[in-house]
Amino acid sequence: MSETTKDISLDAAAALPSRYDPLAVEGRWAERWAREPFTVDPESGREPFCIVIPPPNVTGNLHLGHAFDNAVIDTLIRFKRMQGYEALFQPGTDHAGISTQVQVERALRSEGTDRHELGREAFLERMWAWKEKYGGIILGQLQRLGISADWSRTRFTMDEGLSRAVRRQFVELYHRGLIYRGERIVNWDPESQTTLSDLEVEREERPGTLYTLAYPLEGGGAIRIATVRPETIFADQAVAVHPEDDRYRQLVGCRVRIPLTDRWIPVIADEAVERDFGTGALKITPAHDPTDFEIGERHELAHPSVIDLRARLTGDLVPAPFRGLERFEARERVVEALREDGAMVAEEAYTIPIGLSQRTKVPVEPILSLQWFYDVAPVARRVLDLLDAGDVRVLPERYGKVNRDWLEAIRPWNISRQLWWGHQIPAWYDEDGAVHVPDPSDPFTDPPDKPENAGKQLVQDPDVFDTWFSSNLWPFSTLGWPDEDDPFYRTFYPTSVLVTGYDILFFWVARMEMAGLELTHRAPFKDVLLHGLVLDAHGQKMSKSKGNGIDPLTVIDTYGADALRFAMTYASTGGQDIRWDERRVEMGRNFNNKLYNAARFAMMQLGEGPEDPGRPERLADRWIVSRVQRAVAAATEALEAYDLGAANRLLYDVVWSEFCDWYLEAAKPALRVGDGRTRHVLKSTFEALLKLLHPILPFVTSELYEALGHQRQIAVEAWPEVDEALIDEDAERAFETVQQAVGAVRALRADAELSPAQTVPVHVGGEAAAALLAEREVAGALARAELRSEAPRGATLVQVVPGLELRLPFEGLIDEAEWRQKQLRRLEKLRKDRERSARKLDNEKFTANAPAEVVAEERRRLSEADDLIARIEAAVAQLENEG
RNA sequence: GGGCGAUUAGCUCAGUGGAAGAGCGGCCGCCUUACAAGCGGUAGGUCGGCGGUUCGAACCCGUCAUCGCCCACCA
Repeated sequence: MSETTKDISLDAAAALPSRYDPLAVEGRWAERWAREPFTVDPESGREPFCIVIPPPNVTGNLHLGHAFDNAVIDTLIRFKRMQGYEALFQPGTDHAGISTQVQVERALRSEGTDRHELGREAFLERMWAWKEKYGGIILGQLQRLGISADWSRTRFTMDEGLSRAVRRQFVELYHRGLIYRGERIVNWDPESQTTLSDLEVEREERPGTLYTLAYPLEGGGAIRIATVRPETIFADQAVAVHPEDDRYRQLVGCRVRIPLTDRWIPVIADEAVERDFGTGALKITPAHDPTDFEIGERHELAHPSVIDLRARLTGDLVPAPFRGLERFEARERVVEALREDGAMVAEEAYTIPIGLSQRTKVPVEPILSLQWFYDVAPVARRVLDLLDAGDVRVLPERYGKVNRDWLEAIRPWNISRQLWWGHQIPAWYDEDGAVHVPDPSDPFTDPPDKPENAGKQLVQDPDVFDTWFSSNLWPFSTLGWPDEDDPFYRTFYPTSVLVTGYDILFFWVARMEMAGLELTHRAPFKDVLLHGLVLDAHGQKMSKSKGNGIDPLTVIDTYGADALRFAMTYASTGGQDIRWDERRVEMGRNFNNKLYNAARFAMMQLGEGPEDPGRPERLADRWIVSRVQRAVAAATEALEAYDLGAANRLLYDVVWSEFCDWYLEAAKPALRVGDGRTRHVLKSTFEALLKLLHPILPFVTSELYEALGHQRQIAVEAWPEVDEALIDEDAERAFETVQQAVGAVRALRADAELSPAQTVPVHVGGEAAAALLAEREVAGALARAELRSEAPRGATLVQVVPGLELRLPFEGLIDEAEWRQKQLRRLEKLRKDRERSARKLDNEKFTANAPAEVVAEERRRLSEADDLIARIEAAVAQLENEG
């Protein structure tokens, strides 16, 4: 111990309040970690370990999903840092296009203006001001969680460097032909006035009506079609039937008239038509349905639109009475008209699948529009190869399959959004409509600045990219890419493990896999660790609209951030969803309190005299040293396997049930007589446990470690290593006997209804008596008993454990019949156990097939049962003789 | 339509082939000088049902049931 150790005063420790106050200590450490962040050195030569934060939105408030991500990430980062890795927790925020813009637009509306009145430039100024304000808030909230990020490296998706990464991605993929502009059916959100990717559309089923309409045939008769959207008939271009459908075959090539109009359209044949559905005939509306659009392409149909961007019927094709009506209103009016016209043949209740905008919950309108698309299928195939090769490990494994299935069925990604907040698409159009995209060799020079374009009128595309078209670069754009010589990129990329909720597996994880492969030719991370969602107490998803969310900041204010981190890691098992249960947080708070009081006790004891680092001789000391070694091994293994739930439980148990419940009590006699070795064991084992707990509970462990006199903060101490020489099986066995005997005496005391304050005489008999009596001081203190070898006179109460009988002088204070009943019940159970063991051992197949240690264990059980049965029978017989 | 998860003590959940666990709650007793956010004792479960594999099943296989989630262009 070369480190300076402050003098610890007994009185000072004793004077501390008996309750731990997290609020009083956490603020100080959080500020320190914000002020002096855990910076990393890419040139240190130590093994790198890196996790990038799932960037929270700049407008968002901390929610439990963030708390989950960050508790898990920070636990891993702190663990690896203590293990000696150069551990980078890369922080930052996301501009979150739509949601941020929507918030600012809402603010503008309350001021009686809007973005169009403001103009693009002024609007973006407002956006940035907003970002500065609220982006800082979320970072401050993350700091309250105690995360050990390198705040000096905080990044934002619209930073200059990250914007260059986005441009590089676009330019490169455009020139490789993977990004293109085209007219396709896209998802239009009439509320937020932008297109959405397929992932941003939520599918839902709603009760509706399936209408059957009769389209009059040229030359008499009619063909019936089924539709759920009668308001779109004005944009119909054909009626399609299956080519092998005998009912309609002869009609292919004929013309039908669209009801309510004078327009005639052809009957065509296409394989995409399902013969079994509805009437087997389908109206084709290429501009308002993706399937119809594809069919229309195959048959070279026109694709006029009759619905505008506000979702109102529009255009000359729409009969005047319906023009300008909102789509659902229009549906009702068209239905009425069709009924009057006689074209309505049937109406039946029908559940219709609709797509809702994830953000506004408004039904999405499929519209035909000129947009930018990214053909992700080719790179998706290569990602699949990578996954097959095991280059990326997805945990829990079941999500690996989900990841794969999505990639296999992937479709072009619409990446343009009709927003202003985001990365404006670096494509320019000249007067002839030709597209100008920067040169791949010089991606950062805008086409208008190039000499060959002098004199041309180039106008930049007003749209911006989908937010995920920048967050997909996050693991490398934050590390300096596209500068491939950036030391951080060189050292920390690919990152070690990606931690996030499974709800953004497709949005973010899969897209990062693709972007990493496409642009850096590597997977951006080695492991993906997906955790579950935090549900409310009733198992419902938490959401703003339902108002069932729990505010993590309130939780922190009430219980402390360590308690919240405890609850999160405790519940972190196998990607399972977590039902919110405040009792888990209370558990964490109580555990912190336990640690705090153990430290208070330790400090009082350590103030009593010097430590002696000599080899421990006392049984309790040898025992706890051995148990802590096992905890080091188990905790390390659990953390290395990302099993934070297991690590948490394990450490909770060893601290509370072994260190506090048994060791601290067992050490008291030695401490009372001033044993320096015990003092040393007390300090060293407690500090080892604090280190093991630090990744999960950074605040309380930092505080207590400092209070124990250390100048260096525990976060940068070395992770404990297992010393096999300190594992002491003899001590573990011997102490277990002490534990059993103490338990038996306590049971005797409870049976006899004796006050716990009263020390009672207990006689010890049996083969193990001598071994127990050797520990009479410790066992006696734990049991509040005076252990004696000589038999007491008069009647006694007896409890037995393997190898031992413990007798308490019995003065008829208890209900004898009840006691006898209890013994008989225990006997009955033991006899059953005995019989089961015996039966097993008689079974030759068992002894032949089961592993030797299992058979040996069964033999041990048999003899133990025999032993206990004999002792209890004797005790009962004795009581009868005495009675 | 396809896929996945859950079902273990009153509640919330661990436990993936060798005799069922935790926290909270219950019951009995304690302010026993580290801790009442605590201490000691104690009750409580045929691990959703049925079949199968195995010397041995909460755990593996099949099937059914209930709840939940994800994906999906039959209008």
